Order: sequence, then C-alpha cells, then structure tokens
Amino acid sequence: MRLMSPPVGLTALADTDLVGQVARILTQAIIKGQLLPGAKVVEAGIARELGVSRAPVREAARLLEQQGLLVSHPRRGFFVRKLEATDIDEVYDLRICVECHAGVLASKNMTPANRDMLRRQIDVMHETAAIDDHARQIEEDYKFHRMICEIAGSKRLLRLFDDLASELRMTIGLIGRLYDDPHRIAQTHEALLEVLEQGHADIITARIDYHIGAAWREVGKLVRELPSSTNGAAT
Amino acid sequence: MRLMSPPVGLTALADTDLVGQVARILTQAIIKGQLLPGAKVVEAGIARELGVSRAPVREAARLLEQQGLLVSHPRRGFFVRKLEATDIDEVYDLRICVECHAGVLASKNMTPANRDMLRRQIDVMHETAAIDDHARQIEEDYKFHRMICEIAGSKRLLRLFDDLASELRMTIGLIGRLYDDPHRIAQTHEALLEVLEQGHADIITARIDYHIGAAWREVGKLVRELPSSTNGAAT
DNA sequence: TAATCGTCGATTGTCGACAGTTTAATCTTG
DNA sequence: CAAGATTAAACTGTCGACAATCGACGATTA
Repeated sequence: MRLMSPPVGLTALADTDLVGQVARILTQAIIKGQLLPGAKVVEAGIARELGVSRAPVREAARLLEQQGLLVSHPRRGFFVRKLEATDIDEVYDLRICVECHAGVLASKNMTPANRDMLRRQIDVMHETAAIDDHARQIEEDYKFHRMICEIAGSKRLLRLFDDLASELRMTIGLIGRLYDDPHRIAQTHEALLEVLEQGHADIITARIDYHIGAAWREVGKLVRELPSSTNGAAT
Repeated sequence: MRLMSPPVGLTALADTDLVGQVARILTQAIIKGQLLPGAKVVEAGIARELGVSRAPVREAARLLEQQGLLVSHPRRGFFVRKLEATDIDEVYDLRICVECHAGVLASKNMTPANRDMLRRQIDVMHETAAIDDHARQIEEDYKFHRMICEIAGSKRLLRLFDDLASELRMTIGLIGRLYDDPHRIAQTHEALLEVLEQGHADIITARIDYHIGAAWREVGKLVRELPSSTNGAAT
C-alpha cells in the first residue's frame, strides 16, 4: 500500500536552473561594483562571457528589473539602475515601515531557539568587527535583520526585505566604508534583541525606527557626497 | 535628419512591447477567472493563441511569477498560483502595514488638488454603488487606495501596492460577491478621507488598520468557505 | 491483483538566426 | 572647423528548431 518511495533524506541535487544562476551572477556583479550604475548590460556580451545563449540572460535581466537592480529602455537595452538620493530615501523609508512590522510580528513568534539564533548572530557580528572587512560586516548586519523577517513568518515580508536589501547593497558597495564603528553597531543590535524579547509593540517600533533611521541618516549623508561618476549616464 | 523631436508630453504609445502585452493579457485572464488557480500555463498554447512565439510568453510568465500570480516548477512549467487562506492573511497583513504608512505620508503631502481627487473618487464609488457590477465596484475601491499611495509619493510604495492588489484581485474574483453593501463601503472611505485631512498620524493609522482589517476579516471568512475546486490541484 | 518498469507523446530549456532599430563613425558642406 | 547628413557596425526583439525531460499509459512480473 505504500505508494511513495521510502523517503530517505537525500538532498535534492541542484537543478541547473540557468536563469537563476545568471541572475545571481549579475546581482553579484552589480553589488561588487563590477557593473557600475548607469552601465549598459549587453545581452550578447554577458551571454558570451558566461557561455550561454541570450535567452536565459534576457529572462534573468527581466528578473533583476522587477527587483529594481536594472532598468529597461525598450529597444535600447538594460542598464544598471542609477540610484539617486531620493531613491535611497524611498528604500530606507520602506525598510523602516517593513522592519518595524516584522519586529512586532517576530516578537510574538519569539521562541528560545529564535532568541539563540539572533544572539549567535550578534556574536558573529562582534567577531567580524575585529576583522577589517566592510563587505562581510555589512552582510552580517543584514543577516540579523533578515532573521527578524524570517521569524516574523511571512514569505512576502521576507521577499520584500530581500528586494530592499539588494537595492541597498548596491549603494553601500559604492560608499565603500562603514558609517560607524562595527563594535558599536553590534551593540546596537543587542539593544534591539532586548526589546524584541520584552515584546512591547510600541517600544519595538520606536527602537527599530531609530535604529534604521540612524543608518539612513549616515548613508544618506555619504551618498550625497559621492563622486558624480555614479550619476553621470543617460536618463 | 531627426533633430530630436520636441518632447511634448505624449504618452509614448506602446512600442509593440510584446512582453508587456502578454503579461497584461495573462494577468487579466487570471483575474477574470479564465485561468483558475492551480491551472497549468502551457507556453506553446498561449503563444499559439496570441500569435506570437514562446520567448515573449516565457518572459511575461517570469514577470507574473515575480509578481506572485504564477509559480514555476522547474522542468514542469508555470502554474496559476494557488492562494491558501494563509496567503490571504499574509497579503492583508502586509497591506495594512504598507497602507498605514502610505496614509501618514499622504496626509503630509495633502493638497487641495489631492483632496479633490480623492473626493471625486468617493463620488464615483457612490455612483458605482447603484449599478450591480461587483468587478467595477472593487476596482473603484482599489483606485481610491491606490491614490493614497500615489499621493504618498514613493514609487516603490506604489509598486508594492499594485503587486499586493493584483494578488488580492485574483482571489476576490473567485469569491464573486462583495463583503458589504457598496454604499456603506463608500461611506467608510469618506471617514478615511476625513482623518487624512486632519493629519494626525496615530488616528490615520488606527483608522486604516481598522478599515482594511474589516475587509480582511470578511474576505478571510468567504475564502475559507470556498468550494475546494480552487485548492485541488498539484502541489 | 497490485506494484514496478519501460515506452511514447507532449512540453520545457536552450540555442542560433534574422529583421528592424539604435548607436557610432565617417563623410560632406557651409 | 563645426554641424549636419550618411553609412556601417552593434544590438535588441522575436522567431523556429532541437535535444532533454516529464507524465501517462500500458506491459511485465511476482
């Protein structure tokens, strides 16, 4: 009567999924700054370089477009999104809105396991603070915030966070330095975890609002004094 | 020859843009219920029916996937997303979060012109309430809420609203009836506009929270008692 | 009889090609 | 020499084709 093969726990081997791979590679290239804002993304070029045809590249590009990393000018091609200061503002504004909500939801789902996960992530942040690796530090910071969205338990919330995060990473990569002492940043997250455990909605909201708002102010300041090389392409 | 045509603000007529057209047609088909949740979307079939090749159809499908209307099972194709009750909850939850925020922002940008626009939309809703056209009534309702996001002035906020709205429309189409008397709904929006003009953040938030929450409760109830024909396909 | 294996049609993922358009490079001409 | 016209190259949008893969159905076997 057993109709299914006895489920031995095998890890599903990665289905080639060309489009996804191309999308990831392009995303990395943008974040790492190999593709600067305003740069043209030539389909044939990418395709040749990756050893695939243009079809998967186009589909991947459409993905990144919807995600806000590329813009498509019909008949002219895809370009790396140029983030103006106002875009940064929009993203941070939305981020506050979303993460405050996530925080309140997460505090309701807070279990010992979740608490430990967050706690450990803060430890990692402290360890990383010793090393001089901006990219890594930023990544660990995002991981903490992402965990909150995971714990909140809404797939859409999480995806939204990921979208916003990749837009921000794009800019952060350009700034090239942190906006504060890494240890201090890690400490700030401890305070955050504390109010999450306490579970009072208003306090959580206020705290996250302030926490992200601080980053916003700093990043905003840095972006506005960026060399114009990042803003100087076609509209 | 061409001396850069003087850019009079004409709405650039759709540059054939096959992908966009296909996407719109598919979206409509899903909302109108011609493509039921769980249904398989056969690329070749759609392509033949629309008289185009599979490439644009694939790209359009990827778009709708990112937008949450389709899901893609690798090597098996695209399927119309099956929205479970928990999905509805996620969407409404996010919608409250987003629209409360939009409301507060909008109230800060409130001008006489904006006020009139909203006012007129409420009038339209009252007019539509007389006619017996659910689809139309729902559409006018969404338009009002969309206006708030427009007035808020954030492109990302607006796009997010559109995404959430199309996910909801998909379900609302299935329910096939309104959750309240249309005139009563229109009236509720008058109250909303009132607090928006007053401009007190807490009150706006509370009001919108309640307003959308009411719809959530009603829609949730209806969804949970839907015929299982909408939940009965492959995972 | 019921479960498994093998085969066949249908469908996806990917590719190379072609036409039309945009971009650049070159050539005119005042 | 500069500004506009002209030509050439490069690129996008779309198509049709082909191999790989999936699901269904019937054959096989204990």
